[in-house]
Amino acid sequence: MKILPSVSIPSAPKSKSPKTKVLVILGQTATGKSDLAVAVARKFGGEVISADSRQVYKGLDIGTGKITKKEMQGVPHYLLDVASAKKKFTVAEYKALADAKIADIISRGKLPILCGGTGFYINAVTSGAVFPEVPPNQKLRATLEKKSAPVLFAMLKKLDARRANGIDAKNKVRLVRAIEIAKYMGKVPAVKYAKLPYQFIKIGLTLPLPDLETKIKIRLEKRIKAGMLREATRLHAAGLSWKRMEELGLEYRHMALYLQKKISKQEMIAGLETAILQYAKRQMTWFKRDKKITWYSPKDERKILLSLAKNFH
RNA sequence: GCGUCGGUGGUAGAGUGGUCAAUUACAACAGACUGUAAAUCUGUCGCCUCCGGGCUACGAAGGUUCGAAUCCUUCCCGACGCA
Repeated sequence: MKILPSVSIPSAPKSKSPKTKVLVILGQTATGKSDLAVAVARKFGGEVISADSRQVYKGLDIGTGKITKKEMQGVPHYLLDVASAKKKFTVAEYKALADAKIADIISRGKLPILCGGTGFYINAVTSGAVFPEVPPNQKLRATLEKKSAPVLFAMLKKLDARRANGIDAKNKVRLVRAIEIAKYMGKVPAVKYAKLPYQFIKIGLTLPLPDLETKIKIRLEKRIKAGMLREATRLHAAGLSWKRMEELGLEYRHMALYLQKKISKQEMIAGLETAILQYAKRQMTWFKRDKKITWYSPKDERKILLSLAKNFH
C-alpha cells in the first residue's frame, strides 16, 4: 500500500470554523477496527486513541486483543495500559484523558483517530458531556451491594430525587454508583454538555452475524494458542483476584472460571463463543441509535480510505 | 430375554389427576443505557388472535376419568442392573 504524505490538520482546537475534524472508528468486536485505524493513520498522518474499556488496563493483552508494537507500524497509540486492572477505571477518567490527548494530537498538527468498541466511552467524548470525577468507594459499595434494588432505590430517592427519577430502579449497579456519587458530592449533578470544539466523523465496522461468528471462533482459538490462559494465570499470580477477573467480563471472566475449575475447558470455549457474539450484538444495539455513523464492511477498506480522503485531503 | 428407572417446549431440567402452554436456568429475539459499560438491567420467547380468547401440545397408540404431562395397557426409544 502506498503511503501518502501525511496531511497536517490546520486548525487548533480553539479556532472557530471550520471545525477541526476528529475521526472515530467504532464497531463490533472482531471486525478489524485496529487494522483500519492503522491504515488510516498512515495515510492521513493520524494518531490513534483507543476507546476500549478493557484495553486501558495493563497486562490485559492477549485476552483483549490489544494491538502489538509491531502491528502499530509506527503509528502512535494512546490510552492503552493507563490503569491497573486491580482498580476500577471509570468513564470520567477516560473522558479526561481522551480529551487531553485529542487536544495534544491536534496541537501537533496530526489527525486524532478515536478507535474502539466501547460505545459508552466514545459517547462520553463525542457528546461533550462533562462530569467531575468521583472515585469508586469500595467500602461503600460492599455494603450497598448487599441490599436489594428496591432498598437502594429508596435510599437514592432520599439522597437525590432528581437522579432517582430517571434511573432504572431494578439495576443495582446503576443505583450503587448513583448513591456513591450522591454521597460524595451531596447530589448527583446533572450532566452538563460543553460545546464541541471538534467535528467528529464516525465510521462503523460491522459484519453479518454468521461471518462474525466464524471470525470470533477463529480469533478465540488464536488467542488461546497465543497463551491467553498463561496470561490470566500470571495476572492472578500478580495479585488480580478471581472475583475481579470475573468482573472484567468475556475472556477474563471465562478464564477465571476455568482456572478455578468451576467450568471445563470445553465449557469455557463454548461459553465464550456465545458470550462474545452476544457482546457484539449488544454493541450494535448501542451504536444503532447514532444515525451519524456511516457503516462499512471490513472488506471496504479501500472505499473507506477514498471517502475519507475527501475529508482529510 | 427378564428387571429397574426414565422419555416434558431449541437445550438442561421441574411438575406426578384440575389453579399447566406447563416453575426455573440457558440459548434465541428485541430493547435500555448520559458517572463500574467486555459491566449491568428490561421485555418477548408453541401457533393464531379483532388481545376477549381460540387451537395444537409433555415418546406413540389406545383406555380409565366430568377432567390426564400426571393413573392403566401395549408398543417404540434410552440408561443402568441381572442374564
